[in-house]
Amino acid sequence: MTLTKNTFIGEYSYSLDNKGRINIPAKFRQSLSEDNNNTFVISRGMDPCIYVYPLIQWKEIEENLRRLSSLSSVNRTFIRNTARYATPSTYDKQGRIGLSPDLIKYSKLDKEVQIIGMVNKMEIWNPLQLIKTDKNNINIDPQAYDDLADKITL
Amino acid sequence: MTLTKNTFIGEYSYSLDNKGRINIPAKFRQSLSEDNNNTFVISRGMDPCIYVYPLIQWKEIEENLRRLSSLSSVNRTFIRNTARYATPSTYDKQGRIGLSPDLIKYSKLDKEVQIIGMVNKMEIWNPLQLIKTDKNNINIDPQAYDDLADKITL
DNA sequence: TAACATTGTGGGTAGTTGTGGGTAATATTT
DNA sequence: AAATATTACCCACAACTACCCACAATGTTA
Repeated sequence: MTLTKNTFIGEYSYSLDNKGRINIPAKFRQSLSEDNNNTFVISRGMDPCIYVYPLIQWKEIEENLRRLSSLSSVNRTFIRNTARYATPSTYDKQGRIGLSPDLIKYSKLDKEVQIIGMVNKMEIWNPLQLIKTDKNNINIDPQAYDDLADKITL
Repeated sequence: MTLTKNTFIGEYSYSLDNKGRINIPAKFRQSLSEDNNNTFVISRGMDPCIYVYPLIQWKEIEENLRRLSSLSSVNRTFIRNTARYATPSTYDKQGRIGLSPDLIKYSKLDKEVQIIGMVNKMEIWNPLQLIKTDKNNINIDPQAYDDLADKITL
């Protein structure tokens, strides 16, 4: 059963091969709408992980960046930091995408890899980094969490 | 896979040869639409780097400059500084463009060179200058940066 | 339960890409 | 006009990447 298009939930374990390739879960591939041309845009995450956007999702981000005037130095910095680590990547006939050495280094990926559905995108993690990040987040500000609870119904 | 035409993202390392030539990333060349005639307009950046616009994109900038009244001295200065350093440059069969000694000096380029996709244009940097600029930008107004981040969902 | 399809993983091969340098055409200076 | 510098065009090659085939494990269907 396919849910809403271009939407990803769930967690999967895969392995990074020695050519730097990683499989995209079949369910996630099936969720992609046709106009994505089997293509994702991969980039550095805010956490030590890799973000994987469906192409059309990324295009929206791009449109917003395009509207920012380069006369402002804040804008230039924002565009640079957002665009510079992003690369389009089409998956091969086996359903894999290639990760650049830079991204692998940034997210400290080893052979074992975890892919997490994040609704509008997915995240690729080294499981050990994920545990570490989870631990840090236990000490999150409870007030901030409550504020969120007001905005969303679970 | 080709993304939106005349759009550039990602970061690449290249080397400036002793003839002052530099390679344009293959992905960026493929992104160029036909009506650009394999031509870019290169100019001084706002930061200590070189801007490289697709010809089509530059023509839009020219149109905008044309609309600015020369009655205002701010406008005159802006138009002068934008126009005076710009040169069209077609890439050769190997995909390289030549940089003028003036531009190389302005951006303090050495052999090692970094090219960054900035959505509607690209930037050519000396990696050391880029690091320096990044460091300065840490002191950027965080409020302004957050305001931006609010407008764009990453 | 047997036949078949799908999925995740490994690896070989051919074409592409980045880089260096030679040679000819053009421009600039003397 | 000759000498020199500058630019454009071409060839060569190593490194890398995209594409293809293979296969084992798992899931699905008859």
